[in-house]
Amino acid sequence: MVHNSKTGNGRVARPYVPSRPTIKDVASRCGVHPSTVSRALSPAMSHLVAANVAKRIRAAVAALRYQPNVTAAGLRTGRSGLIGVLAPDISDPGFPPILSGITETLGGAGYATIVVDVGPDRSRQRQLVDRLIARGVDGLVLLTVALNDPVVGHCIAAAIPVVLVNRTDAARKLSAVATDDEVGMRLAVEHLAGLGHVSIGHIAGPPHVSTGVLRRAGFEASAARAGLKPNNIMVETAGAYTREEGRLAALRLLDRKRAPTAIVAANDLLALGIYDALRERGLHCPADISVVGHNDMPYVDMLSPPLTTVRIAQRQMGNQAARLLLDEIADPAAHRERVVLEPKLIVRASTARPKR
Amino acid sequence: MVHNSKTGNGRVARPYVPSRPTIKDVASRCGVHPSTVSRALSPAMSHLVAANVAKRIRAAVAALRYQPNVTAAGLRTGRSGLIGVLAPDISDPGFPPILSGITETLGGAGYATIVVDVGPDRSRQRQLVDRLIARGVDGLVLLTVALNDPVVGHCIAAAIPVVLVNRTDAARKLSAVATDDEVGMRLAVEHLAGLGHVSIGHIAGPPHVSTGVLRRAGFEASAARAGLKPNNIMVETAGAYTREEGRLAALRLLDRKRAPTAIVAANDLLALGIYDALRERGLHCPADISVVGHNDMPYVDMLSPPLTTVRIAQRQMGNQAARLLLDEIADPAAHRERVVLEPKLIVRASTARPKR
DNA sequence: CTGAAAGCGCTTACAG
DNA sequence: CTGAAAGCGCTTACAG
Repeated sequence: MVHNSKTGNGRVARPYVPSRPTIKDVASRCGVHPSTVSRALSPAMSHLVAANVAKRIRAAVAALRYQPNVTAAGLRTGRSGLIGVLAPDISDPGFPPILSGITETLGGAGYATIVVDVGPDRSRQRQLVDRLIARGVDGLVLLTVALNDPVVGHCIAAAIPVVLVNRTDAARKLSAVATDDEVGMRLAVEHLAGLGHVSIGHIAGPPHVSTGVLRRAGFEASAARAGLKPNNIMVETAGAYTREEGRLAALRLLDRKRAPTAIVAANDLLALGIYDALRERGLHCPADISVVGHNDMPYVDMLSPPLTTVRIAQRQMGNQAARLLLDEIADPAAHRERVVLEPKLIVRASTARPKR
Repeated sequence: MVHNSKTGNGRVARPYVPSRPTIKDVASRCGVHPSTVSRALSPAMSHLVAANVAKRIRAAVAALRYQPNVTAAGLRTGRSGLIGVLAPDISDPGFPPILSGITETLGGAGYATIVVDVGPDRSRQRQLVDRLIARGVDGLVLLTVALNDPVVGHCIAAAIPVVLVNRTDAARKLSAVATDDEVGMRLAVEHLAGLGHVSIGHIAGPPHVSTGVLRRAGFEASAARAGLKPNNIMVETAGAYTREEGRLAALRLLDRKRAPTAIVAANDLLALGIYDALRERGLHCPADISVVGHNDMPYVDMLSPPLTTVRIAQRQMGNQAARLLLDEIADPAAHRERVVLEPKLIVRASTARPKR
């Protein structure tokens, strides 16, 4: 390939590219020292440079379309302006609004966001965190943390600002933003109880993640408080937050001798699986069984029937996480903080009075 | 706040943090020069260092848990190992699988991905590209490009490797990966014609994006080829790929004197809007009107009725985009390439024979 | 208010 | 095969 031929000096020949102007170019154009340019361009230092000099510098910057090399500055200052976001599964429909909230707030503060998909193998998490640290990220947002996750200790040892989203670490050593899982489940259970259901099932999320145990606890407490008999409070645990696991768990619930008349899922994906299971058993929702989801992920209002679910403020969760992280970067010694967002019940058509 | 008190030297006091080891630490521990460590750790240069020395170095690296500072290396080599991804709307359900494909392939090659949400204001795009370039990204993946988008010329001027995803630039000056829009529409139209529909509407995407015009052209050509009379080929254009725009356009179609018996939407979000419009008019799908979507976004199989749609290989699109970009980075002088992926019709329950 | 110097942590010609 | 030096583009004490 002729385009790829090497030149005598051993480098790949390529079309001449005007390399980006540097601070030196700006300086020589203005007849000042590069450090003066640097000062003029730094909000914290610009008060040190004469107004007319600063003006000339700004003009040269504009003329040359100079943009500071963030990487070089970062090497010097030790700050990269990069934040790493670790997601358990980018394809999860709950992720985009959270990410959007994160990048919105972070972008506003001049930070860029590196997104990493951990994938199903959670053990890679630590390695990925290390890789991010090697890139010099100034902070981390983790959407992946399990209860008693070793990555927590790892981050603390690395002394890097971290905030957890939609997850909590058992030791509560890191800042976190989450929805109020207890309230969410209470809303769901009270709605169902109000409709007349006296026998309610729950499909719990995995026990190693905080939402799994917190929502389960919230469900059980609310059901008891609503006066359900212990025998009429049934829980099946899903191995993961997936539609298929939801289906399997729902089948287990439906096949019990005295199946519940309503099921509360720990999240909407699980609820989707309940719909699958119902169809499989020839059961109708809400005529035979009421279903409540959790999260209000996009388009569940389009399902058949439209899903009654607990809406959580995902974008806001992202915003708050970014805010917390920014605070921690600004003052690493500040207290860890937890932000708890209020969920809201969205009643649609998947819930109704029980038959009997 | 006592934790935030300043010390005499004017710097914020913070707990002692063992700073990351550098190449110097490794070198001095091994009694060699830093450059030797660098060589030992570089796949391209390691053949230059003696086996036993290399071994000692590797041991020291492991003992110190040394990780090269990617930023510093980047400053020297001019490569950051960072790729920027510009998305029109992170919350679009079509985005996650594409992003996932991109990060998967890029991550495998040692690159990290910076995700930027352009948001509704497309004019920011250029500025965001500049910001990414200032960060030294080695390449760009653009999911946002409009036909005749000035950002294309901008990227070419900046001589930065770019690949377009699911979009095409009018001048075709950049590499791109897209689905075969013409085939997709043909699949949809032939399916409907085969069912007996002789009057078919299309809700086209915005005319400033390639999929908008390509799919529309594909629709019109296929409809004509299927023998539909010109009067029975109806098109309404949506101002954006949103559910609401889909609803509005569908209403316009339904309110025509001779409304079609089937509608093909340029994407699934638009199809969701058709469902809304149908409900509003008291019409049933597929009894009164058949609907075909495009993209097969997550969970449209759960809609009521489950949506017949054209499935496009989104994750693969992301993989291929990353591959193309990697190729272009490796050889910037190589030809621009276009990858066209084959779509597939997924027949579900939103299509049926027409009533009459 | 400004210049000159040092240095962030690497990599890579240049010698030997 | 290895060391010493230079330099990537910045920022920031240090002088003046």
